[in-house]
Amino acid sequence: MIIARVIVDIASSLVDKIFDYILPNNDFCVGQRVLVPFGKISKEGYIIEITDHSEVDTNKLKSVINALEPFPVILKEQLELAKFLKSEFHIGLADAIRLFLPTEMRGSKVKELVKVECFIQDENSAKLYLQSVRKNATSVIGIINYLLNVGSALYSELGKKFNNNSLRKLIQDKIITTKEIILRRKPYIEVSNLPKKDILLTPTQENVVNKILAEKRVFLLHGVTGSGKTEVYMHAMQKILESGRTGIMLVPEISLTPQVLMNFRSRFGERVAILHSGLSKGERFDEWQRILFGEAQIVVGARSAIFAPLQNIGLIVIDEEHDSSYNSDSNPRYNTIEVATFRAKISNASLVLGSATPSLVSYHNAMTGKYQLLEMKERINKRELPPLKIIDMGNEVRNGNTSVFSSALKEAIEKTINEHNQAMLFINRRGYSSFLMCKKCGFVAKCQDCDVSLVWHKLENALKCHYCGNRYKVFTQCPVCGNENLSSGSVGTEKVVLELKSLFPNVAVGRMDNDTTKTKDSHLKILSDFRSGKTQILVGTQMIAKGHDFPSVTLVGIIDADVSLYQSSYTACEQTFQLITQVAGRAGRADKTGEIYLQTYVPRHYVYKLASYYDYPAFYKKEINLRQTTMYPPFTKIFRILITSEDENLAKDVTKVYYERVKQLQQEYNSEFVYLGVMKSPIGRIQNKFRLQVLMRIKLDNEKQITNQLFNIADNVKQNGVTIFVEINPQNLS
DNA sequence: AGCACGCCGACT
DNA sequence: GTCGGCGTGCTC
Repeated sequence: MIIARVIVDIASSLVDKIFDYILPNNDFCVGQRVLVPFGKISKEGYIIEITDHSEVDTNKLKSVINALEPFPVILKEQLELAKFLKSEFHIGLADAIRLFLPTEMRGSKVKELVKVECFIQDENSAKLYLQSVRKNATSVIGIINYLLNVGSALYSELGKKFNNNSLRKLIQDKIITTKEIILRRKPYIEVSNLPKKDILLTPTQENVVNKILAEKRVFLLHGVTGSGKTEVYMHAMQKILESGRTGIMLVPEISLTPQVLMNFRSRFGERVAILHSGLSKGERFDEWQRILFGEAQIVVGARSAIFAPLQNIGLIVIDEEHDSSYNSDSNPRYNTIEVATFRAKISNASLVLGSATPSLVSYHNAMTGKYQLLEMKERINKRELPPLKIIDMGNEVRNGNTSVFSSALKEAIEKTINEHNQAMLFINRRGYSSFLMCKKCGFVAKCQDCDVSLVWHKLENALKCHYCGNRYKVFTQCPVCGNENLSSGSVGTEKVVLELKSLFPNVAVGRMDNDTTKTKDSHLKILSDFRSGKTQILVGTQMIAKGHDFPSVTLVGIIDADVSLYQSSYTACEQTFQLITQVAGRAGRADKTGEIYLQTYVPRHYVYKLASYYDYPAFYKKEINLRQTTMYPPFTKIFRILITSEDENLAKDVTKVYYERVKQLQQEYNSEFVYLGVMKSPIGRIQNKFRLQVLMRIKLDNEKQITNQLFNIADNVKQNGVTIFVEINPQNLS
């Protein structure tokens, strides 16, 4: 008897087992998608193994109903990846497999774009036919002549161009035959006439490429902004292709701009497949198929492209490896660098992590020899990095300046405008101000479903909750005491724009934040307006910091650098350093020099000082010492068990049970626990769900066992009405 | 995820 | 007496 071991596609840890089925014949293979009876219903499943025996009583076994495709949709390598995801991140096998397949693949409604192609069956009979028809049968004559000329055409196009009835008649008369073909949707600009640039590498770049190709291991490429990392990636990929292998290149979602895609398309043409959230479902499905069938050998995409069905991988690149988007912080949670490291290992491939400001963990791995460090210290245009000026906003206030701009920044903006250059102003907070408060009684508007204050959006005339999206009416007098004297909180993007408009009424200002980029192509519009000079100043959040290259930008202003510094995460300093370096990198990219103004109330903070010298190694040294003495990652692993429920008491009960179980665990591994505590989450309620947490830090010696235990406890104590999230080294504690 | 089994309250 | 509430447990 042939037995298939099947993962049934049901996302629930209770069903996350492997089920055995009898195969009706030999036409099945591992990785194939099949329909199986499951309880009273039938479900999709994936064959992960074919054997001749089963642990289960044979007469309890049911039969596989049928295959959904004649070919496997999951590679053997991906099955290994699924097991890795299960053991490392506690992701169910079915959930893991869902990461590998485009959503169109599930629910058995696969849509290929099928078109009918028409061509002349026999030239001679076609010519005879031509002579037999009436002179005024223009569309019949047209169709035949057209096809005689070009060979073939799509039914739909011929019908449109000439006449549907004539076409149908010609097919009936067997002059024209038809064939169904599968078309691949192409999510990018046609490349036939794109310039094929062949850029010569500098000696430094060449050296780095050679090192990457010489050895199969993990590399950390630390290159300053503008040092030409992208060229290094592309050359290395080219070489990998030439050696007959394939490659994956990951970039943060936000930097997958048309320019980046065009670069890759012009270099690699049809051999590159692109995966990102901007694709339509059909496009994504087709790109996925091109990868699976080996039609594309290079995959460029955001985080989840690491799961692409690519075979024979020789190189994986993760660009901007420090970027937080590589950490999936909603289910399924995984760490892309860890996944990539595993995938590179099982494919015998190299992994290159590239960044101008590597994450502390990666740099630490390079320092301890786990990764090989590669450095590019010079910018391609040989320009020095632009000078960064730290401005003490406390001083401004003492001098009576309560505007969002210091006098120095205001002058710099004025100068930039007069010289017809461009400026980017960065503020990591959207809306007009962070809250609205009554000056008399101290009343602050709060969301009714979340324990947070509401952000005032002046342009929309609303108070908005940034956690659940609720909107409220703005009040002009305090709803509690009736006082009309209200004060606003810290500055947001809207306020910066409004102040600019009142200071410089004739200057066109663009704003880019979550509120202005809701619609599909609004990102591109805002960026292209700025690129073309239609807007002269661009105000924005985080999203203007990444990757964009605007040659005319000579001024960068960081309006309130402290926002990032004071977030409640152990990575706050690291993130601030990275952010400043990145934002600063936007100035003076081409032949113009730039300058950066950083406004802060703590001008002497070491992060600002070291960032102003662009001294990453010094920052690393300082920060890693701090992490070691305070016992934070990479010297420990942080666990946050977040327990949420609409029922506060239920959440409390479950949290208590979890905490007690961890305490038992702590007895067992006493020396491993650096910290263990239970508390309310910093934001105690979001969307009317109460949030409690168990926080702990553990040393790394037995982390594997402890991790498993923590996952097990979560499985054991969970019950209806409560959700338990296990987060490892969370970046964001809210 | 579904669906059945099973043990307690208000109805023809 | 039974219809139905949804808590618990199983599906190869």
